[in-house]
Amino acid sequence: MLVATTMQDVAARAGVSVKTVSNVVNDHPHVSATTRDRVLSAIDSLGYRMNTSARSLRRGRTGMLGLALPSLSLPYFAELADAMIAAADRQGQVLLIEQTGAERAREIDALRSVRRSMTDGLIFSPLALGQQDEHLLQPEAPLVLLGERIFTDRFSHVTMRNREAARAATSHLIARGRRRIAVVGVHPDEVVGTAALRLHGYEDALAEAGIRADPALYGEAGPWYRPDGVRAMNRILDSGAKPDAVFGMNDTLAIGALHVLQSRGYRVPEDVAVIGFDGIEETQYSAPTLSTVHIQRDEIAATAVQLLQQTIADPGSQPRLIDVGFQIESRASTDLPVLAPSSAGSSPPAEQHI
Amino acid sequence: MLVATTMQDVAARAGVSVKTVSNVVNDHPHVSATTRDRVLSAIDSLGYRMNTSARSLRRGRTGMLGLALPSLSLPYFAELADAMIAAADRQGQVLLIEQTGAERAREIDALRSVRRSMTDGLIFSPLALGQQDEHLLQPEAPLVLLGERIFTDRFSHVTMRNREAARAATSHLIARGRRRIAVVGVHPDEVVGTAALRLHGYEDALAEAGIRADPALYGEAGPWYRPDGVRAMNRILDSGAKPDAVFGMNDTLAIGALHVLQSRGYRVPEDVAVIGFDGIEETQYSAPTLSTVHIQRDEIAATAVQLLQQTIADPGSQPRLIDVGFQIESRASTDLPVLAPSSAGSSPPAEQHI
DNA sequence: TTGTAAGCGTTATCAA
DNA sequence: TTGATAACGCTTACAA
Repeated sequence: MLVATTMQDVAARAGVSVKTVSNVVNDHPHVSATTRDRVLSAIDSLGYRMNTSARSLRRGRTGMLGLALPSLSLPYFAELADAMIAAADRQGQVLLIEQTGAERAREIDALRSVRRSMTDGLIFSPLALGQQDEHLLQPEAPLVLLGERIFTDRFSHVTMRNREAARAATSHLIARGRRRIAVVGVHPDEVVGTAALRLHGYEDALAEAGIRADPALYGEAGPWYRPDGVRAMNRILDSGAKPDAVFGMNDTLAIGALHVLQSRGYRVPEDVAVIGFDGIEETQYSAPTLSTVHIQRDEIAATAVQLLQQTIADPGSQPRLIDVGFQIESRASTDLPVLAPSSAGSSPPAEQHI
Repeated sequence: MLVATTMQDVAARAGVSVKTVSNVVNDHPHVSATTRDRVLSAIDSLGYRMNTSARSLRRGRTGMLGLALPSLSLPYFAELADAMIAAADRQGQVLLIEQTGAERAREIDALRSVRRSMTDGLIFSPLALGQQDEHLLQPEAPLVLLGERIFTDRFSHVTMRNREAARAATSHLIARGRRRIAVVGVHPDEVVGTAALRLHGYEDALAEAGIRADPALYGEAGPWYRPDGVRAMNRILDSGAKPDAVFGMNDTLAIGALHVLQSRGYRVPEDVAVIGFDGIEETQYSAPTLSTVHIQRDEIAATAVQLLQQTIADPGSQPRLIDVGFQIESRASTDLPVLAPSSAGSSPPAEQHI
């Protein structure tokens, strides 16, 4: 078949007009059963397939949603992308993934990339952009942000209670007798981002337990890949600090820290307990298995897709801020006797209007 | 900006025709510097953005390539997708990812999904389709297959020497004194797929060393996720077999097996050595770190994109079969004294014409 | 070197 | 309930 068959061909074959074919294909009402059958069998026998470029041009919609994330090589984002593709699919939408490498320039590019004209809207997970970049957020298409409301009230956000969750994770360690808790993934200059919030949650838990925060236990890490966890943990240990626990701001950092601890002869959890954040699958298979704060990725995905579709349908609608729930998964890396009952645990989903 | 600005608007602003604007936008030759500048500044001041639907409709090309893979939750495919997006990007193409779940029905769907009419061609990694499905492979668009040439000579393939690589991995264990080597990920009824080839390679190595294959050491696993490795390893151990090594047909299976072995009190590598296949990042951070057969994902990605673009440009061109190289990464999970020098190691890329 | 105009395949407006 | 026809925004012969 050298040249594609068009609605014209189908219409000719079925003895109807193109409009009727269009009506059938789009499930419009007011099509008699007989003509529908005739059209459908014509479509079948000709092997007709809709030309989506023509449809998109005419409709002014592509039927595609963009997802801009740091990298699919980060397990959390790979698993999130999986859920996001599925969620979009359930809504009859196609998801187009774009990687930013968590680099500021590429995150800015994502807002104006060629993919924007291929998609009806964007779900954006910025990591490098900060408060000072607010003015750059002038998307050409509807936008939903993933992660903290660090920029603006102008767009809908899907996020979680990072501060509470980090506090719960840290309390989980404190309840098991740990006092010298290192934290890995700190962004020193950040004020309102995910790293800052999780650090605040960590500090909340320490304060609540009357533990003084120790700067020697703060492990900085710009990106949050495994090697960054390795470097940060090594720096902490090299400085002579003697942590009895580690809170990784995400699971890959925690995996990196775990790797370093074991390489240097520490037993986990006996000498040093470790907890991560995100709940990627890898945490169920590491040795020891890794305790973590599990985030509902499916819920994030479904919510983000739904919010974006609302924004596309009604660009003037009120931006919304939706929190998804979390849950502490206690595994072998923190399997220690609990000294006192801990209240912190999980939270249900919640919405608050901006 | 309620209504999008078009080339018409730009042309009017610059005082030229749409053809000239088009010439500038598409970097056509024969455009004077002055008009180019006028057009560019008009584009700038109007904030003009190309309408890709209109371009695609007119050109008959979307500029998008499809990638159908089992799931982004499988680390190997997530890392491959990362490389593939980057490779397509370098060619000025946009990559559209589609998940099949490695289910036969969805793999068949992928060939005719709505995404096919959004893309100029498809890079397809089938896992569930077998020889008997050859006749279903009648794509509507150019196609490049990833993995073994299990179906047909009609399409270009990018693959690796699975049999040789599996033989090398198994020999790696044998060279370290292991004789009772379990293999995890077997597909019993498969004849020509990846699982069959890797099993053949395993058996080649055993035969070469004069070791008799033992069915009790064959661990079946349909999909190749971590839990499948857990189940297969448990079955082998429950049956009373006493392996002294495990060859995982991919890294996630090996991670699952490793997890079971450690949970059941085996020391790795002292009691049981483990080697995987793929070279995902996780293998560098597991405890112990996992030996594996590293596949050059970047090379697969670049090659597949290039082959697909050739096929799109010239649909009548000769299908090609390209092997990418592999390398045994020896890590802690097989860190044992080597009894005799082993020849098997790595292989350079190679091409053979079909 | 630049302009004119036709047409890509679909949907939408109106009329029949 | 169906049909004719005009867009949608771009590229590309062909003309100038």
